[in-house]
Amino acid sequence: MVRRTKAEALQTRALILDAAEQVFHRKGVLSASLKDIASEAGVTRGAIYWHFKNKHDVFMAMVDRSRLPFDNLSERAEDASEPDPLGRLREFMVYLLQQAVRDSSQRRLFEIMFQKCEFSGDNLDLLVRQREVCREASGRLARTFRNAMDRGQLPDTLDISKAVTWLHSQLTGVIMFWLLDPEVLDLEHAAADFVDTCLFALRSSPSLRAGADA
Amino acid sequence: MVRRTKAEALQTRALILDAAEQVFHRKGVLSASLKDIASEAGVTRGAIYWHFKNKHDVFMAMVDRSRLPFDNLSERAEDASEPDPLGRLREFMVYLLQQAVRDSSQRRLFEIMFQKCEFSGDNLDLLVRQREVCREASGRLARTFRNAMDRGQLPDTLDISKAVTWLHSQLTGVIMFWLLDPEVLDLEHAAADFVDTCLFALRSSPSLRAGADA
DNA sequence: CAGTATATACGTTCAAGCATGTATGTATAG
DNA sequence: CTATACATACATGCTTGAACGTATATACTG
Repeated sequence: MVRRTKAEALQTRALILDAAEQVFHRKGVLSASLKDIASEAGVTRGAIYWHFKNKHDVFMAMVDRSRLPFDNLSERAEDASEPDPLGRLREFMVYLLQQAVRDSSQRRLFEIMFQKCEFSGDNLDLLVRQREVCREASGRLARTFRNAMDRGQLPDTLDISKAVTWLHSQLTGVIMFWLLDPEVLDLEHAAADFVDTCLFALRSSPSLRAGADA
Repeated sequence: MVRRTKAEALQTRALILDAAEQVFHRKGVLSASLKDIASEAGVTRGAIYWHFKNKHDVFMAMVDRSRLPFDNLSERAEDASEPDPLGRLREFMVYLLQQAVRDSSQRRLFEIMFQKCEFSGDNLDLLVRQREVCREASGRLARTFRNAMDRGQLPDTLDISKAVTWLHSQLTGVIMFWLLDPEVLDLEHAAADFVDTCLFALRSSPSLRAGADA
């Protein structure tokens, strides 16, 4: 039982990442030891150290693997030729929230990032990356809003910067709220309503229009 | 330099908690050792073990000390005799957000809870407590909404449960968003606008009315 | 009020357990 | 035959919890 083929080695690597996801979720990223992950994966620490530099490297690989789906937002909603950008945005947001409920791996990822992870020491660069991912998503949101404004789906007096911040806060907020107490919110069914409330405010709220300070 | 008076002992205890706040914020709750906290406080681990059972006990005491200001919400807004419950609620929300910016200790607490803490193992009971605190706050919010509806400040068709979930998500969402990237959001100045947007949606959004499913 | 006893508020020391990283072994795929 | 894909063994450092020491505040006693 040594020296697997390249394909088997890749499988082992994936197995380790699967195990890491489970163990990180169960015990927390810092509390989890490589020994825990190894035995969960049915290998020894040696295997982990062969595929990864250290625990932080495992963690980063696990995060990278399942690209948080914020990226997909870009696909169509921000395309200038899309006739219904707001509709695509709505689709995406509902999908994102429902996916958090349906895809248990996705949900675990969210719980790890929000509840089972200390952003300090080695993990500080993850916080930096989260910030970058967040800014990119904000950029896509801004372009989507611009398209929607051009097509008359949003008021042309909308303060895009405010609107982006506001909508972004919404999404992270529900997810956090739901993760903290899943029983009080049936997110899968409430997703559409929630998103609609967000979009309604974007269209109608005077405080999201430009020029309303002090 | 031993056997201080009772007053001095209490002072030492507070010193340890201050130090813990700093160290937890800097290194993360799990990564911080009692030695770190001790040297930050200018005492030895012996002093900490005298006042507290272990690190988790220190952490809990630190959290308990600065009651997260969610509690204050109850004071006036949910009082049935208050003529302007929505106004009080607005005041409170703006205050909460601005306090997160102005009071550095409060901000550190938020950052510790949101970014520097693994809710696993010993800390799992903290998650449970957070859930309870959250539910209590939701109850207060619901009563406040009820009062506002009775006084005509909110539509009487408002789905209170949805509204509570929604508003609660808002608040946690902005705070998280701001903590992640403080530079892109001047929360202190944006607080009022943000809250107004929330309240506007409460008053006007059709998707927060009762009976809008499937 | 003086003297004594004792609990208090720490500082210091020590043993033990882990987790980590590395070094080394090893069997097989290529 | 050699590099690969692991398993095993080992050395190190750090943290914890508890034991132990100790000097003083405070309570008690006469």
